[in-house]
Amino acid sequence: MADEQQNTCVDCTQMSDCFRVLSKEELELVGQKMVRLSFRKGEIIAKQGAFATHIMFVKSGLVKLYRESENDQNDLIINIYAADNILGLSSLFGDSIFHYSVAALEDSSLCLIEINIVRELVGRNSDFSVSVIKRLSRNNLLAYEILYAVTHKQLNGRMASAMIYLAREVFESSGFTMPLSRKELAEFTGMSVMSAVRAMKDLRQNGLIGSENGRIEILDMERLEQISKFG
Amino acid sequence: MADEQQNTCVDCTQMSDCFRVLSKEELELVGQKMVRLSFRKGEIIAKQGAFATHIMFVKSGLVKLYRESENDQNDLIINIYAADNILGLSSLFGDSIFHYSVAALEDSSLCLIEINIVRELVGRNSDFSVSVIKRLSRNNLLAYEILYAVTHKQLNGRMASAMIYLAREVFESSGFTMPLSRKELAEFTGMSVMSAVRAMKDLRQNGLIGSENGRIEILDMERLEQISKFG
DNA sequence: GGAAAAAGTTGAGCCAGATCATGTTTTTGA
DNA sequence: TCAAAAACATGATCTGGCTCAACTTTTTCC
Repeated sequence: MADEQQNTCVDCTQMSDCFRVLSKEELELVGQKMVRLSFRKGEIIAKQGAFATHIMFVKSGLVKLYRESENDQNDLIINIYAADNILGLSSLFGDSIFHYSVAALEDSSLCLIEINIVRELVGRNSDFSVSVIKRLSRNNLLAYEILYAVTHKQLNGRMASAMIYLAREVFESSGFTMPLSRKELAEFTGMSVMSAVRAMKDLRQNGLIGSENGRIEILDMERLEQISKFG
Repeated sequence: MADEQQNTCVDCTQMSDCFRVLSKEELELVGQKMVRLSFRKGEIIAKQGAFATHIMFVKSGLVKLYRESENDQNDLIINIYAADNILGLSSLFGDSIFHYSVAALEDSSLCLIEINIVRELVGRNSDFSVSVIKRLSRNNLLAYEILYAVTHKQLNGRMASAMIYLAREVFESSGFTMPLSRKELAEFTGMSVMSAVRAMKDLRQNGLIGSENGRIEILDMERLEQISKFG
């Protein structure tokens, strides 16, 4: 964690649509209660159990949101977020404790915004609160989707779903550099590391995805979706 | 589905805290765009894939929110809601399609409120939108909790978690009449019917819960929580 | 009120996926 | 630059939980 810098926000060129609805005055308010931080790959951005004092806007990079395991050291990766996403919204009005951790998957830059100012914005700017509700809703439906996958699909189907999700939702491209280690891939799909390796091997051998030194290419989306649905 | 009746809302004695923040004028507006319906046990209240034209307030009774399976006939029960809960909020601002079904677990009475008026309320009453955000956040965190349970705990642990959840969150009492069939219990905990039966048998035989003709009693909450955590 | 249907129970066997063991490749850092 | 550590890969074995099968109990509805 380094490279701290105050930011005015008003003249920020890469702000989220969430903040685009704010007035100039409100943006200045945010700027005063905001700090921009750089995180190296692997660094923890928010710790499960800690006080939720801020929300996190991903300015650049890639982060994972995950739940830590109380027994073993197998976490559960709930979601992957690229730039332009906001994390921590589900802790806005609850017990003010993070019920998940967030860590950088690659070198990332985030804006941490004090939670009080965000609460205030929800109160005074209805466009902003609509935006918050939209994001929470999306996360909700996605969680249901994953829950269904984990309970009803088997290994290859879950891995296929994960590949499709990464391509479509995270990278918005049929090819991408795999940001997850095998262990993380296992934690994302709810299987053991060995099973994750085998599932990836299967998809590759059947010509569904290409995989060369860390670069993933979706080769046959149609069949991949078939497996994702019925595997 | 029967017993349709228009309702003024203004003089409703059992409204949700969500609506308590509305002005008299806003409540009248809701009343005009609302209809109260009775559902018999088993009846479907909202159908996955249908247009989301309304949100649902549970006035009395008990309902399940579940995802239908595309292949077999094993659904996934995501949550159980007693009176005073609102369902359908995660479809407020998305593609306007229900991504889940809702059905009555026992005879229930619900107020169906047009989604447009709810959207409008979010826009003009910030206390209302805070209330919506709170509910969405709770659902979010709960989904993460369940996701963790399904991937990291085994049969008895998941069943113990389900019993604790029903007692604490749904019925707010250590004793309750089991509203779920064995099949539904299996769909709620992500296991087969036979495994659900065995898990319940296990909990009963070990003196953790009492179970006589449909009545569940939590006998040893401490040990039950142990199993829920490490089982 | 009684037959048919649905729900619940229990044991036996099987299989998907976890674990174990072992070797290879890549990354890290002194 | 090179050795130690971490990540990756793969075959062998084991097991938790699913499926199958057979039976009992409860509910449904003519």
